[in-house]
Amino acid sequence: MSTQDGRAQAPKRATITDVARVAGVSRGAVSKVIRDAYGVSPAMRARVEEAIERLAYRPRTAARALRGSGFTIGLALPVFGNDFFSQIVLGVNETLAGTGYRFILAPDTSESSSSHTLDALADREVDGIIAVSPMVSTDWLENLARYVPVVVIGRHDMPAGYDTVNGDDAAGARLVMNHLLEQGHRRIVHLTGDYVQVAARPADPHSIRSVVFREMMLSAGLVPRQVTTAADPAAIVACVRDLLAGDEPPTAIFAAHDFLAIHALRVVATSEPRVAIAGYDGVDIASHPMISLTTVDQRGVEIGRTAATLLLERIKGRTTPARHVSTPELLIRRSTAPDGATG
Amino acid sequence: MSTQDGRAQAPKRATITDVARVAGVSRGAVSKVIRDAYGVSPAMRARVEEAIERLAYRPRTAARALRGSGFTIGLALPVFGNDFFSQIVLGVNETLAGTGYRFILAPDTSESSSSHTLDALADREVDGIIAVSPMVSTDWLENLARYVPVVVIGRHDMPAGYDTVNGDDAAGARLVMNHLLEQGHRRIVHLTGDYVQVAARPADPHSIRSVVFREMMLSAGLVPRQVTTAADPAAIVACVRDLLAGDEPPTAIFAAHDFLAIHALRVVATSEPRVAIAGYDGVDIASHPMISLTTVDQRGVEIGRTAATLLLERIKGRTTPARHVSTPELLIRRSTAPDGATG
DNA sequence: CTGAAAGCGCTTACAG
DNA sequence: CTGAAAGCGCTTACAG
Repeated sequence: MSTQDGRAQAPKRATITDVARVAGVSRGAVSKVIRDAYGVSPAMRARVEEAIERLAYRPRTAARALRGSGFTIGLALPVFGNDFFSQIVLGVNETLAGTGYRFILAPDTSESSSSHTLDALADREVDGIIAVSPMVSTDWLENLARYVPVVVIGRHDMPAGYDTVNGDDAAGARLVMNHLLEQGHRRIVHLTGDYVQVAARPADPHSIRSVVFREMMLSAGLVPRQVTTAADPAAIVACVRDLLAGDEPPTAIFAAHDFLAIHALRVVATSEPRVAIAGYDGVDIASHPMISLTTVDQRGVEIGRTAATLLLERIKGRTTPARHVSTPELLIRRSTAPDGATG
Repeated sequence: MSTQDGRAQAPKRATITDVARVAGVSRGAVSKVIRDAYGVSPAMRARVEEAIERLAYRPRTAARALRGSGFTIGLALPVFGNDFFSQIVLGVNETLAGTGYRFILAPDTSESSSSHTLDALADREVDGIIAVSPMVSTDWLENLARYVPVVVIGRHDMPAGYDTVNGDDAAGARLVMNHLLEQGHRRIVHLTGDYVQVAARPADPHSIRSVVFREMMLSAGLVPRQVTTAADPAAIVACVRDLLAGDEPPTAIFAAHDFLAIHALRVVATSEPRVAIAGYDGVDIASHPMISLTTVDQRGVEIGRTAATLLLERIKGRTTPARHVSTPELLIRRSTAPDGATG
C-alpha cells in the first residue's frame, strides 16, 4: 500500500499529547516535567517520565522555539574549513558545555551572503547569534540585534546593541613588523585579500593590519608596498610567484592571515634567494616542524569562549554593549629565521 | 521604562498576520504568495509583495517546519575542523546551491554523542539528515530513518531505510600497501585511532583499512603490526616517538588518515633513519611542498555532492535504499619517496 | 499541585 | 481566485 509520496505513511514521532494521554495527565503537566518547572508532584513526575521513556518521546525544538526558547544558538561563519575559525568554534563549544544550550553552524555559501546566513539563523528562532566577520553594515547588525541577541567576532565596531570580541589587531601587526624590521628587512610586502578595503571598512581586522603595516614602514623610512590576491590557493600562488619574479622582490612578506602565508610558502619553499614570511592567526599547522611559520597567535579558542559567554549574558537580559579585546602573541619560527637557519 | 527581562520590550519581527493586515488579505493568501503556490491573482500578489517589502517580513523557518517544510537539511559531523570533512561540506554545499534548500551543521561535542547530535537535528524538524561517520548502531539509524530521510557517509552498511556513500576503502588501502611493498618495505606499521574496533565495527572505513593492511602483510609473508593512538596531536606524536624508539622500528608507516599522518610527520621530520609515511583522505595540506604527503584521495567533495543528491531524492519520495561507492586514487609524494629524495 | 484554554507563526485542506 | 477554520507541537498565564 503505497502512496504517491513515499513518505506519506512515515510514522509520526510521539508528541507531547501522546505522552499526556499515556500518562493520563494534561499536556501542560508534561511540559512542566520536561522543563523541570516548579510545581510537579513526585508521583506525577514519575508517571510522565515513564510515559516519555516508553514512547521514546523527544520534545521538538522547532515547536519550543516558537513559543519559548529552543536553547540553541546560531554560529555564522563566513567560510567553512578555515582553521582559525575552527578554533573559535572550539571555544564556543567549550563554554556552552553544561549550559543546556546547543549550537548550530551556518556558513556563508556561494549563493548566500552573510546577511542571508544571519537571516536564516534568525528565521530558525535561535536564542542568540554569534557572527564571525560578517560582511554587512553596522546598521544591518544593529537592526538584527533589535530582535535577537548578537555577538560579533572580528569587527572593531562601536555598537550600541550588540557585543564585539576581537584580537588586538594593531598590537599584533606591530609585533610582526617590529620582528621583521629587527631582522633587518627593508623590502617588506604586505600580502592581503583583495576584498580588503581599508577606506570602506576601517573596523575590519585586515584593514587595521594593513594600516599598521603602512604606518610602521613609513616611520621606518621605508616604502610600504601591498599586494592583494583572491582567496583560492591557485591565485595566492600565482600572486606570490609574480611578486618574487618582479622588480625588487621583497626580502620579507607579512601575510594578513595564515592561509595566505601557508600558500605563499608553497612558492617560497623552492625559491632563491630565500624570503621571510610571517602570517597571522596562529593556526595549528603553522607549528608543524615542516612548515614552521612565524605567526601571531590570536587565541581563537579564547575569542570563541568569550563570545559565547557574552552571548549567554545577553540572552539572560544584559542590554549594555560589551567589547572584549584579546592580547595577541608573536610566535617566532623558522619562516622568519635569518638565512641559513632554513630547515 | 525597563522590565526585569531586558528583552521584554524587544520589538517583534513582522509576522504573516501583519502582512495580511497591511495588504488587506487573509493569512492564507499571504502564505500562498510566499510559497509561490497556485492560484493567486497578479493584483493580489503585487499588494502582498509590497506589504512584505514594507514590513521587511521574513517567514519564520521554525514555524514553517512545524507545518510543512523548512527547506533545511542537517549535516552531522563527528568532529569539527577536520579537513576531510570540510571537503564533504563543500560538496554538499555545491549540490544544494540553487535547490532552495539550506543546510545547518551540527558537530558532535564533548558532551553530546552522535546520537544526541542526530536527535537534535531531528528535533529541529529538518527535512533530511546527512550523517558523517555516526557512532551509533545500524538499528538506531534505521529507526531514525523511519521518521526523517537519512544519508550516511562513512559506513559500509547494508541499510534498508537509508542511503550510504563511501569511498572504496578496501581498494584504497590496497593502493597504499602495494605502493609501500613495491618500495621494498618489510617492516610496515599501521597507525590507527584507538577507537577503531575491527570486530565490533566491521563496516567502519578504518576497520576495513586495518583488515586489508593485515591481509596484505600476511600474504606478503610479513608480520602485520598495528599501533593505536588517541586522536589529539600530543598523543599521536608520543605514540610515533615510542614506535621509532622501540625494537625493530618500522621503515614505513601506513596511517589510517591524514591527520594521523601529518602529526606523525612531526616526529619523522627530525628522525634518523628516515621513515616513509602514507596517509589516507587527500586533504589539501598534504599537497603542500613542505609536507608532500603520499595519500589516498577519497574525493571528499564528490562524496558530499553525492550524499546531497541522494538526500534530495529521498526527500522527494524515494524509499528504496541507494549505496554509492567512489573510487579512490593514490597520490604519490615525497613522504614515501626512496631515501635521499627527501626535500 | 493540576488542568483547560489561548497562543507562538505558519500551512493545509475546504468552502465559497 | 480568495478567505475562514483547523491544526502543526509546544509553552504560558490563569483558574481551580
